[in-house]
Amino acid sequence: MKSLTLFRNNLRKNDNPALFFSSVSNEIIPVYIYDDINIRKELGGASKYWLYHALKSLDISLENTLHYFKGNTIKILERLVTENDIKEINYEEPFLEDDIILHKKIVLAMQNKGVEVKTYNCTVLWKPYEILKNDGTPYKVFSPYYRKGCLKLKKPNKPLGQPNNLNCTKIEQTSIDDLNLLDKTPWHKKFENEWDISENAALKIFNEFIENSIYEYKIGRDFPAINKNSRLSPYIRFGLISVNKIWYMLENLNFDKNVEHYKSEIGWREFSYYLLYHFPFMAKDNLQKKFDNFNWDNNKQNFDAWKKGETGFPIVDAGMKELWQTGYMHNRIRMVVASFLVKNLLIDWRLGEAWFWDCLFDADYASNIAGWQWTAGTGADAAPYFRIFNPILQGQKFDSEGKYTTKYIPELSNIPLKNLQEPTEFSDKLNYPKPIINYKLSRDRSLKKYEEIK
DNA sequence: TTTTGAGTTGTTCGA
DNA sequence: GTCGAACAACTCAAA
Repeated sequence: MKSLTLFRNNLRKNDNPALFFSSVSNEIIPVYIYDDINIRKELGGASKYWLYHALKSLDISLENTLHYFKGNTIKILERLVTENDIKEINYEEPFLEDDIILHKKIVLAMQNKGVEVKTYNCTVLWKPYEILKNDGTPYKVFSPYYRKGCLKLKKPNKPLGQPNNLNCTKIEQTSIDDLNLLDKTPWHKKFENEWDISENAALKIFNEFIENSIYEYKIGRDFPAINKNSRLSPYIRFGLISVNKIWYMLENLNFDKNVEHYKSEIGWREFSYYLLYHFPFMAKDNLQKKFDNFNWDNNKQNFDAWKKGETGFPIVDAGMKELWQTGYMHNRIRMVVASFLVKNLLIDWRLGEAWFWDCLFDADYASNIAGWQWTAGTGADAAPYFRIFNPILQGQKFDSEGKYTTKYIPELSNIPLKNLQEPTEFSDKLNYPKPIINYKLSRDRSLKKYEEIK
């Protein structure tokens, strides 16, 4: 029998339930469809670059049998199953709104063709609809969700390993270039030595993290100049490694607060998918409705300065330059730049979300939205409104030697350490912008505005 | 139904 | 320089 395995956000061979359980079929036709019709928003530029390389890598591990199509998933599947006598489609279970809507259309269309559609959870440790409070409603606070909801409910599925007797077939010639994932201007050249985009690389990075860094993770994760984070997020985003694989590799380690902390960060990703599943409107609107009346400033000049890393606040600018140069930003610094945009500049979290979406390799539909709403105080389990990061203090505290700051802003290399986070106070003849706002005034303005909403 | 305790990541001020 | 309190009340979760 012929079956079609549809790859979407889990671009791997190892521990891929959709592929694993397809492999009992005689013949598998592996397909990736870049659907630019059944989506709410297009992938960002960085994501497309990552996707391009992830697909190429997957194609190689499937012995060059992966098919690439661009367009409407329904139309493409209808043609493929008809022309090739395919009886079964296997793919990942959808948990995000757009994917669920598409899934329903696929099932309907395939029913009409007499094709069975089977889905498998490839994406999360706990399915969002399985975790509910005793009263049957979803959690809105992370800690009880994670501790009482997830951890107490059941163990996540064990990873499946490599599929057996994989018999993939090429039925037509297609080219990845037809997906138009790479821009013509070679702006992405700068990433080529920065990231090794493959399933093997993901596993290697995670192994090295376990070997070298995990027992210093809980504290070390806050310091951008030292390499104590796993930097696995873009691999997880595109499913080059499964969260189940990660989870069970960690389970094999001795119980340790650092290991538990890393697991809880996986838990935060789960929580983001959970929130978007139960409250899909939060993709566009504030989870807390009272913020719908919030009057954002949205000053274009300020927003542009933030994007370019020209705010005059070194730790913010270093972060924004890291993002632009590497397609990644350290977690601590993400909070600093996001707090700065939303609270000090009073710019709508949706604008920040959109910029991250475009620039981050790990731009994840759920995590990005949930994270920005958390920072803005509009989301679940929100930060208290008076929690405003002071970029000068944060820089001094978490980049006390200035290594991170000067890595991305070399113009500041000769500034004495104690002046590094306020360089224009030290000298006004620098090749570096003056602060676009007065920190203290912007803080007071923000507190006032948030007080009106509370 | 009512009550109780708790809630990712901070900053500032004044003693 | 260090330390604790204030910042704010509300919503959520569970007994």
